[in-house]
Amino acid sequence: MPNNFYEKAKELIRHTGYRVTHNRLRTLAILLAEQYALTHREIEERLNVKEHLDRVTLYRVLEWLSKNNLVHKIAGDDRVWRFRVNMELHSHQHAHFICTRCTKVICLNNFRIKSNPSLPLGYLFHEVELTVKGVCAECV
Amino acid sequence: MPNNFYEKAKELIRHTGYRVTHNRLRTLAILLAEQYALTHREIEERLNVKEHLDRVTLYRVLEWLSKNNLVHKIAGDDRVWRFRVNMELHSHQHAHFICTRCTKVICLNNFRIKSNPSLPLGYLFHEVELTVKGVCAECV
DNA sequence: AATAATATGCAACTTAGTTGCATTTAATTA
DNA sequence: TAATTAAATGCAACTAAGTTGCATATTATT
Repeated sequence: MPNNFYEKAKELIRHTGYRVTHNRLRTLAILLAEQYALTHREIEERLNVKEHLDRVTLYRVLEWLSKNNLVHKIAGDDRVWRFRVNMELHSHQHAHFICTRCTKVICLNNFRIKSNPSLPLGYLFHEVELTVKGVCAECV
Repeated sequence: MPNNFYEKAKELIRHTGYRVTHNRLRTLAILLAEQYALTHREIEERLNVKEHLDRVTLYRVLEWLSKNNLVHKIAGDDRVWRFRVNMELHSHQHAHFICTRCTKVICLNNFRIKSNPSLPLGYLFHEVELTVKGVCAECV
């Protein structure tokens, strides 16, 4: 497994100051290698079967990566979380594209979202999330 | 149960040309009475316990209402569908607000979303969904 | 090498939503 | 108004994502 992404993952996780575990490394390496957001299931499929990783542990690893701002979670219409690595350029105020055929999710980084929308009286703004639905190039 | 909302529901469902059933009427009446989007669970709680409605039937009723454009579905971060009645003024190109404390969803009708965003080559645009996250007035 | 806190694996559980099928009901026709 | 029939309903069983508790293993520190 050790490859460029694994080394990059090591750097990123070490930088958090918390424990550098093999499961965190290989999970993050898989996400670093992908251009789009992956589900728990898709990550499991990409894991080396020889080194077993428990379902529950993977959930906890993803939760940990998310809490430590190394990845972000995207809620899809299929009630499944998708995970995408956070790039430097990749602010939290960005848009997602969901393909309604294959349910794949990609991030639209070139998208501008004006924040601080006008909400009803007494409401507190936190963040805005924009999802574009359509059909991706492979599914057209 | 028969009330203003029930009569309004009757009018709307009759207008579709399909079968006018008691379960469709009372489900739609509940949604017509609410200012925000309800989950399957919340609708169940509002149903008259004396006239039992099966869980599965409610799922199918909601699906039917949605397909016939009487309500629309909103995907939340808690993997739960929420349903909101479609008003005339209430186009599909509108924004939703999700309270991160109580997970309540309201529709922001005064929100303008410019459609037809620029997507990667070969991608087909369908619709855009904007979700604002924050804390509602009751939870502040 | 001993330690202490944290991560992991396993089993069992929860919750939203779905499927198949027999029965009932709304709307149509005789 | 009764007979018909296609669609709606209820029930049981199922699926799939994600969670909890607890014993065991591992990381990083002393």
